[in-house]
Amino acid sequence: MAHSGERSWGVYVTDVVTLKDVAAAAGVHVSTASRALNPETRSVVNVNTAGRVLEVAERLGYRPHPLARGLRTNRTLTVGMVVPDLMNPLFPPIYAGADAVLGDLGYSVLVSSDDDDSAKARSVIVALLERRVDGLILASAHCDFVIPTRQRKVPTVLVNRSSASNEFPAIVGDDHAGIALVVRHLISLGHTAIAHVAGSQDLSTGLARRQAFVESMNRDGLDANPELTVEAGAFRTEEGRAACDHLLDSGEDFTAIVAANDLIALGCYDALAHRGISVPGDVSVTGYNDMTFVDRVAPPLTTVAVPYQEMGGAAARQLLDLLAGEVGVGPPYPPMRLAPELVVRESTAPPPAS
Amino acid sequence: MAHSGERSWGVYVTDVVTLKDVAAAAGVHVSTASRALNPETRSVVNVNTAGRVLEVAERLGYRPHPLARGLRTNRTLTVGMVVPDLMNPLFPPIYAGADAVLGDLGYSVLVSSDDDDSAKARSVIVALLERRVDGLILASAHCDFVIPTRQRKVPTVLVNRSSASNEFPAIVGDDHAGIALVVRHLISLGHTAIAHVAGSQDLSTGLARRQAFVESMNRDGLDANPELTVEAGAFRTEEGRAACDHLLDSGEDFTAIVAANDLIALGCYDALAHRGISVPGDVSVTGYNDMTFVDRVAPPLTTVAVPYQEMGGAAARQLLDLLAGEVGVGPPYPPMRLAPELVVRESTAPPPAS
DNA sequence: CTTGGATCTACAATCGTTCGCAGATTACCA
DNA sequence: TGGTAATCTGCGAACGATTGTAGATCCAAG
Repeated sequence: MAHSGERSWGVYVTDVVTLKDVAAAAGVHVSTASRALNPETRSVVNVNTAGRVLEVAERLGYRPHPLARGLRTNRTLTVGMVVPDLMNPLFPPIYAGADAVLGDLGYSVLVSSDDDDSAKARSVIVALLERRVDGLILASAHCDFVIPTRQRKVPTVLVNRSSASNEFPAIVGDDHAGIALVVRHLISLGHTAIAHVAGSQDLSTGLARRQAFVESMNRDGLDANPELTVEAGAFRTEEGRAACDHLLDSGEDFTAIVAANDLIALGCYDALAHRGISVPGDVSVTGYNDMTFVDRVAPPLTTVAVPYQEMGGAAARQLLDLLAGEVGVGPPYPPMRLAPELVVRESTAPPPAS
Repeated sequence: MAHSGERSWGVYVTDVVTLKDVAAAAGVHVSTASRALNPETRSVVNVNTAGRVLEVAERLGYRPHPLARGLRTNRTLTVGMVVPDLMNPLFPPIYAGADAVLGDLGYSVLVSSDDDDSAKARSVIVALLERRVDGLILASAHCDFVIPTRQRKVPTVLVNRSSASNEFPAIVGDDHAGIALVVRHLISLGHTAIAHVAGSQDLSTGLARRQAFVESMNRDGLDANPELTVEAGAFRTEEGRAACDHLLDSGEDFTAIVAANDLIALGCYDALAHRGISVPGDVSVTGYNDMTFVDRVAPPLTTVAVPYQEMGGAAARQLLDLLAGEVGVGPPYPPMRLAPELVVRESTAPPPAS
């Protein structure tokens, strides 16, 4: 059934070449062909026959049927990835990083967005599990409730977030280090009254960055005035603007704002501009993430670049370890923190002389 | 093997519930259970037994094994999607649009980037085909050579690009309409000397927008001066800047630039700013695509919003038609063009009085 | 010449479905 | 009551691979 193929790409590409065809063409039983093709078991078959099978398989352009193989071995060579929203420019790099390292080993990555909705998170995870993914990479915040239940034996790693219990390996950006970078940068410019517009405290990053902020301030001898920290409901521009408005309404004095991410920083831009306060003339503003184009807003934003692609790659490697059955270490897994980088642009300057 | 499961999520989730388990619990043969579960064949089984099987399946939390099913039916409920670069903010919306409509029908979408490299394009397509995807959605330009060869019977649709031969259904933005919108906008502002910084002419969008530009100019009674059209090597900021420099060096007079996309427009910003030419005071600039944040650059960019998400959705629906075996129409397929929208911001203004 | 152990290969079961076919049951009508 | 059609269900063979086990072959030693 699988001969007389069209000649293309330098090999005989036929309709569908099955193992049976290879075995027949090589004059051996299909089980022998199977063993010859599998590097693990190749040693058990005569070196000549193995060579013959290999050569025939190559010539016929044999490719194992992933479904048949998976059905038997109970592995799909597929991993699932859940992100809050693929349209958020944060996540494509994470995906790309993971896909690069997994793709090399023959794995495919199935991405799903949960739209920041835990019901949807539940359903996409279930869908992935039903597809029998070999592992899971979760970049979404809304997986806490859903994981422990169905999560029996499917290797899972977290990326860009961690779980309180350290139940799963997690790859995160080092928010402490990143916030410390901007705080120190501002201090070195001469700022002392520094405000923080925090992100949602329900998210591990929002929480971590806030803690990092007060610790950095304290460590450097400046008391973090609690009045100077406000919380934006979400990591978005509008919420950042609202929070910054709150801050301004409070009447507290400050000369710099550390925003929990770039979008919130842009929201601060809006709030400040609306009151005629100049950036960085009157107050300096910093962001976090170094999103695309924040180098082109007015003024270009001083921010912290996070190695998202590397994070994705590291998460993938971590998952591969789990898949390989590296039972060496079990939970708890201390999160792996990747170092961010300060990117100084024009939204920060020395405080006004006053 | 599949009883005594942990109670969770309101149903008995057991290790793995197989059809055999359901059949046994319902007291019928597995083939009967299969037929009862399949809406297509349900009519052939007694309504009582069918109900019983359904109920038992629900109670046990039975989910068909996709690999087993696929092996038998030769369908994976998976479609492959190839994009040039997922990190380009253009493509996530396309993916999201497609995933939304395909996901509802139980399909999963496997994305791959080809990094604008046709060798890589070839390999990712082969990889997808080896995974036995049921269909292909190609948003990448580098698939022309590779498609006809291996492309035997796998339904394929193009999105955001078309092929000269119209061999495949294609969903594209209506570049003619979009360019006409900006040209007309500029003309209505009083511009007559309008330049075009085209994108790569190897890409269908680059070509189409250039043609659209000259046609729009002609239609509106302005001759498109060939000297006022330059080509950027790629759809990127640096190339846009270089091309704009060329234009400025040529000594030709113009008061407005229609850029082939937003990145090229930003490159024009750079080139103009470097020579002290103000936007929009001296020359107006328009982009294309309405990428994230171009509303926040200085000055906010007048551009054309393309409904990428809808394009992804339309491509998916088109693919579903193909999969359903709608043999009604064969090739050639005239491309389906989705209407874009003009977004007027602050990079366009009447020409200087001079 | 027999026996024991290597070394290699073939047989067949299995993974969880789907589906053609045949057999069983019931119903209906002459 | 017997025959035929209609309706339902069970049997078993696929789909394409992996893998435990048994048998074949060969060589060397007793």
